[in-house]
Amino acid sequence: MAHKGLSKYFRGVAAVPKIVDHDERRLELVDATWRIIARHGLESATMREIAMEAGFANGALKPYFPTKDTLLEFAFGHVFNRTNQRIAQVTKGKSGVDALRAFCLEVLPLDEERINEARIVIPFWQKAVNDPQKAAIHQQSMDEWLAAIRRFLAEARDSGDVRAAVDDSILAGQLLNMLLGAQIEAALAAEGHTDFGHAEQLEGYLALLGKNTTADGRQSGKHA
Amino acid sequence: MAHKGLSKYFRGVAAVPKIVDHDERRLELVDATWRIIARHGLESATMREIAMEAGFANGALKPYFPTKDTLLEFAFGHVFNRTNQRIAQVTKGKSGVDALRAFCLEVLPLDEERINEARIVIPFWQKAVNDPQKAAIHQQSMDEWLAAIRRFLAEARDSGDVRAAVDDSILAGQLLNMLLGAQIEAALAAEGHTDFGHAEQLEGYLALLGKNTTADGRQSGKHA
DNA sequence: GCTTATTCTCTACAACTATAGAAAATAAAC
DNA sequence: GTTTATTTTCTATAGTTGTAGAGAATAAGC
Repeated sequence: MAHKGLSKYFRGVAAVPKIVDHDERRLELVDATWRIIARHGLESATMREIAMEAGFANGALKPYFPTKDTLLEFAFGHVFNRTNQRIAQVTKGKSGVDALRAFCLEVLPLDEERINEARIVIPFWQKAVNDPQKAAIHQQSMDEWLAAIRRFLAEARDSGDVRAAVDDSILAGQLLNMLLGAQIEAALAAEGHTDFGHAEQLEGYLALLGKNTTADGRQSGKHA
Repeated sequence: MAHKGLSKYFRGVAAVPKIVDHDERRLELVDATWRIIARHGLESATMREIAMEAGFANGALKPYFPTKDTLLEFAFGHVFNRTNQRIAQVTKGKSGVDALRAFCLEVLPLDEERINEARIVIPFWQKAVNDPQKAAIHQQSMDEWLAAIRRFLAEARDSGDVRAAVDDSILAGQLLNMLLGAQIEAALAAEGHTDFGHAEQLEGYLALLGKNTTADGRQSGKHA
């Protein structure tokens, strides 16, 4: 990833060292890109707008991202990176239903920050529909998510928290699609709207997986 | 919606009658737009490309759609119209779980045609994220879908097919998000990939709503 | 054939885009 | 201050876009 990184060490004289950390600068530019897309949409994310948002003039992005597509792909990829990092944090030390709940609560667009991420991921999906390389970025994270969900489900079955007579792979697919659909609902809602009942939907789903409903309609938990 | 529709009747002499049905022509243009978007994405859907796909030259769309945005909004709205029409057909005469199943099977991207519709609706969502008028088109259909799902659920509870101890509004939200998420999975997959297990996910979900899981893990149906 | 309303083609244009690259500005080392 | 590598600005360019509108082509009624 290092760009022109070591040239100074190959010179005879001690030359002027690098001023800006290129990797860090790339992240700043990605951040500016996110802000533009979240605020005004992908069509407003022109090289000029992004440069201005980051505090630079038109051509300043060139040394860090050779083309716009490079920038966008890097920016989109970083949304997943960030989410995956947060997932690792909140699921650390947890297992079973606890881990599954933490995972979903982290992916769901429950606050302004993650609603903005939903507003970024939808333009990404739109690009990915006709760009296999971008679709692969999406697919890789989805495969990881599915594997994580299945692992949590298996643990939850061991502890008796999940007892549904449905295959775990099918349950994982259901849950993943629910999480993705929630992004759409949140991203399309009017600004300021932040509560979509997604947390309740999650609890309801977890209840479906673990609890029984008796013939007369009374609910019973795992110790019933 | 009629455009220049009645001018001939306001003349003294019997003038030349309309040659083309404007409403029908608009549908042809929408169809061409769909084909372009499904095949090469929203960015390729230029006025020139659309006109050519429909068999016309550049300026020929003008009399039928004054602007590109008019055309796109009409095209996107018609995806929902078509889906809603199909929904009405397949749910007619049904109720409860049967109607719910038919509804979902019609919305899910289970064949090439509906996968193409998923490839159209994602660009629409991307536009709707920053266009309240388009978002409203989406929201109206979603409100209708939610109402339909709740109605089917209520019927299914009456007949005993649904006995989950979770509020129907929450269940409806879960199911709707699953349906939307399925569109994303299907649209981003490589061409030719048509089986995503969505039908199995639906059956699994319906099973969660109705069947019990006893403490020792044995599954029991509604007559248990 | 002619007339007339309608439809379509084609050219034109102004705005905007990503990108390239020369020139200026900058900041460290001496 | 001077030098030098780096960074940034700024201008230029080639391409594409939506839109406008004049003119040609078309088709029906006479």
